[in-house]
Amino acid sequence: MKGKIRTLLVDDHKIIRDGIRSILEMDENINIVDEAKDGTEALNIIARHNGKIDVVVLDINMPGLSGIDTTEIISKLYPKIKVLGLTMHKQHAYIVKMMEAGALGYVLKDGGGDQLIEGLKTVFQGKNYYSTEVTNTLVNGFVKKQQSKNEDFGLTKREVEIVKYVSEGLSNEEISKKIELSSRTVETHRRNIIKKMGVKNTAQMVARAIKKGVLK
Amino acid sequence: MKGKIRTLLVDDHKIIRDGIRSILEMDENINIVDEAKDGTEALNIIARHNGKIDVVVLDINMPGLSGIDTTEIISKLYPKIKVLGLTMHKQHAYIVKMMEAGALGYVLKDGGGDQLIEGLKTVFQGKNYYSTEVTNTLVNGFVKKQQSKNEDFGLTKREVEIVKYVSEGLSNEEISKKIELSSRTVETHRRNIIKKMGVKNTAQMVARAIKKGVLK
DNA sequence: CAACACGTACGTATTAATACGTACGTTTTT
DNA sequence: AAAAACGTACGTATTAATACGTACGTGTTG
Repeated sequence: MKGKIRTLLVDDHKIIRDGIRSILEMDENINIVDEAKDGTEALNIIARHNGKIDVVVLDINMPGLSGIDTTEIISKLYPKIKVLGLTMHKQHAYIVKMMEAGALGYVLKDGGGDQLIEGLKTVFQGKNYYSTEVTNTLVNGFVKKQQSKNEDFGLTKREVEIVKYVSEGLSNEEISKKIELSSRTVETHRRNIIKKMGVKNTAQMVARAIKKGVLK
Repeated sequence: MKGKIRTLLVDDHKIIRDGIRSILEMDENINIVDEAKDGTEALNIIARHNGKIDVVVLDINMPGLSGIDTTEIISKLYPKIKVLGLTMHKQHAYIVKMMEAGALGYVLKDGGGDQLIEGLKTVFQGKNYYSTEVTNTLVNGFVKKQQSKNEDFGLTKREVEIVKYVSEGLSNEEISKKIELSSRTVETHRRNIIKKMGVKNTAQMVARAIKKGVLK
């Protein structure tokens, strides 16, 4: 590692900034170049440093420009700067939004100092870092979603195939040509599928099939 | 911790079982009570122990009864037994299936001994454990999926409303009654939506709307 | 003020989907 | 061997969707 990791601290509470600073300064490879109390100030400071900052440790819940918006702006204006999200809450929605906005990592405030340091170093290398609590939340949410799916209504292979084509916008006629069948057969399949799934028509059939994970 | 963690090792390769054993036995809190070379044998051994096993460390890729099926059976027959998945591959599909089957944790074989021990202890406490490589795969996949969504095709509020009703299986006529409109207007909306989204018909419209996250 | 998007709505004609019954050979299950 | 599920297919009639053009009041934006 050549030189220290130039770090910018952003949080609206001074006490928290002080806490983070004291944790990060224990590591000799980390250099906190500045602090900001909100997103706007952070952007100004980054500009003042000509973008020569490696990592921004950023609180999500801030007054004014939100952490998510700030992250989005930073990652667009300065793609080289890595953002490490920091929060008290491990809500699913927040995490996903931060990731979408361009943050590389996400650490909980009550996660301990070592997680913070590890996270900072990891994102500095351009890799993703999610603290354990965060990943558990995410993965559990993900698995739950998956579980709520996987209701295949006892559709046969052929029937799933038909649903797939229907969802791609093909008519019975077009499907029949594609898989060399009578369009009447495709029609029968469609009817049977609708019956099996207990839906009213094709539109609902497609909707439910996708939501329940019948289609990949 | 009262007594050692009674552990059962399941893997079809003896060499790997030996390797895992040597790693786990370094920890004084872990006691490997038995080994099995496949799912069937594992179930027999568990029965012979009257279910008095704390954690089963289970390879996913096994001949005969698969790791996923074995996990499912174990977690149904012996809900108290915790399963820690073990694999060489970090494919998304495998991980999700293991979670669905009831595994509490998931560790990669090339993840190092400390991960294995940490994972075992964590699932023993009834908590989830996913090794870093695994979570990165999962979370990245998840974030990507989220990102691939959020294309709203510039649909208006009214149009999104129509799509929602259509996906619920309502006809133009039914929608028109529901929101007090002429069915001809609903029809026009439907036509405009299809045009805006660049799809061929209602079925594809619904499919794409759901996949792209237009509907919640 | 003109242009544009939005939501509303109709006319006319064509195409596609739906409803319901029926049928039959093949494979799978009991 | 009998029963059930699967995939195949047709007849007939009705309902819904699609295509394409047109129109008009309201609000917004250039």
